[in-house]
Amino acid sequence: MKPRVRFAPSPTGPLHIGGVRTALYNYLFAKQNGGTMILRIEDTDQTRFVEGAEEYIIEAFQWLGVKFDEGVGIGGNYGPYKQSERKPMYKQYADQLIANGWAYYAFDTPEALEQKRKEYEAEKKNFQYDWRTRESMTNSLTLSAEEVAQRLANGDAYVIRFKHTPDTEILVNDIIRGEVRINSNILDDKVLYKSDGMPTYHLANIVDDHLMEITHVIRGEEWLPSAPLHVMLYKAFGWEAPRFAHLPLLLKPDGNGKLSKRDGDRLGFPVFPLQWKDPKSGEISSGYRESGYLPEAVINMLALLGWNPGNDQEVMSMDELIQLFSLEKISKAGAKFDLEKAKWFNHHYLQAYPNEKLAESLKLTLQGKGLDADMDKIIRVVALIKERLYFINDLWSQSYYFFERPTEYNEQVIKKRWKEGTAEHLMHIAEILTSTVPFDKTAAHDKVMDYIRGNELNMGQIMNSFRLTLVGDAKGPDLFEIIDILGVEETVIRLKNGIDAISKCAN
RNA sequence: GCUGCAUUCGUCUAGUGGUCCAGGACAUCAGAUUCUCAGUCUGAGGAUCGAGGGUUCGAAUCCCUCAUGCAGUACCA
Repeated sequence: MKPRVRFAPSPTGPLHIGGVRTALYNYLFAKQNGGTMILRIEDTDQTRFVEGAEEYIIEAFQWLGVKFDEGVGIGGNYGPYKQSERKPMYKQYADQLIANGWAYYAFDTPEALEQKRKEYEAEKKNFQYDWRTRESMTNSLTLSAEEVAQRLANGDAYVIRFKHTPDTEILVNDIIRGEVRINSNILDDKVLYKSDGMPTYHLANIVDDHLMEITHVIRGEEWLPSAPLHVMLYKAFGWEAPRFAHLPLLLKPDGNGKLSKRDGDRLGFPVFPLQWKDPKSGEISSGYRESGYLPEAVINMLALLGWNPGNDQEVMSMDELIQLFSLEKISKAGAKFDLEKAKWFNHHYLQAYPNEKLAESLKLTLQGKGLDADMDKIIRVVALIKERLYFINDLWSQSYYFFERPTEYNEQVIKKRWKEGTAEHLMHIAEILTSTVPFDKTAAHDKVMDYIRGNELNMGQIMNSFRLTLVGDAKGPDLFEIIDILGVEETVIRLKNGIDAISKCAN
């Protein structure tokens, strides 16, 4: 049987990178087995709806190259794929559970529950709506049938709760963790159906997974504690449960604990695939895309955070990941996010990225700064500095000196490299280069080397200061490559400008 | 508190009773590439496998106890 898996986010904001990984694992598993990947939006909590979140999710996966076969924005034979649009279908399932004794009406108001909790807290106890306490609450187990009917007829607010059977051992068979056993006595009677007429996650999740014929539920470890409830729900409905796989958490790089939005801000890396602007507060959270990451790198890095192919291979394309992936090889413990490795992956993938594309990106940056250059030159520049890139956004910081003259010169470099006589030597070199016809990098190289040798100088004495006048700093690729792109005229102008400016401030 | 899950180099991890006094990658350090920086290449250091007990001829690998961490404990997902 071909697997059917789903990624089911709730549209409460941008998609957390942990969620991205969950989706990725679902996708890899589905594709490997020729199965179906479904996007379902779990928006049963209407109070937490955030404008734009759904669109964000879809766009993020498009960027990452995780493709859904079915679901919101795509369609399919199991729709609708948004739970709010499925609202009318849940009630009958809740009713079914009441009818067969697996659930009951509860009329306790939120205030009454809050009160109860306070009472318990005063005695340092924890209130839980369960088999011990439900007898003392206001529900269809304690009220007479007439009164329940009366309240229902009156339109009194109620919820429907699951009724756990005490003293039962519930077995959750998890692909990653093996058999997890839980005694039903510690479980609470979770609300399945809310007073606003919407199901809770627990009910909607089971009903939808069943109706959509989901075969494997691959989700975050934070769901493990409610897995027994879900197993019981399948049992109560008389449905076959899907297989479960609970993924380890993504942890913050320093210390312990779940990776959160704040950690990203604090440590300087994105926690979201795309940039997100909160529609209410206007607050902006950075995204991998906007930070100059390549989707291939994000995917590769994320895939390895909690999984590996069992050998030493670490660089893998999406296709390779699909081939090699296996749920059994997912690790059990949480993984700390490693920024350095993420950077390395991005650098690695950037090297295989087409120069033309990088050039287009750089061109945009140039235009934004009011600079212009023809595409041929930009491509040449890109080819020269590519190996120094860690992010697409490094393009400018690694190449600006090809497009604008230095306006300042690194003082430490001046101190170290600008000696007596430097200015004179560079003046001579400027003259020599001007009279070099035809001019190209080989000719330039030969002339400069002749000068150095002819004056019994060593390379460093000339080249470093020369570089300083062209770049403004002690960095960059081979100097003659730079000169070649700049051209004689520009080179000579920069030489003279540099000599003037530096001589002035040196004195 | 209760319940559950987890625990191998700084980090991600390999490892499923002997070939492991533990392998790889990122990071770190050193050397090379001598105009600089970056990159690249080569090499090095780095884990008494959370602790303590067992089982076994033999344990990172199996069992038990403890410790620590994390997650969950809502009419949120």
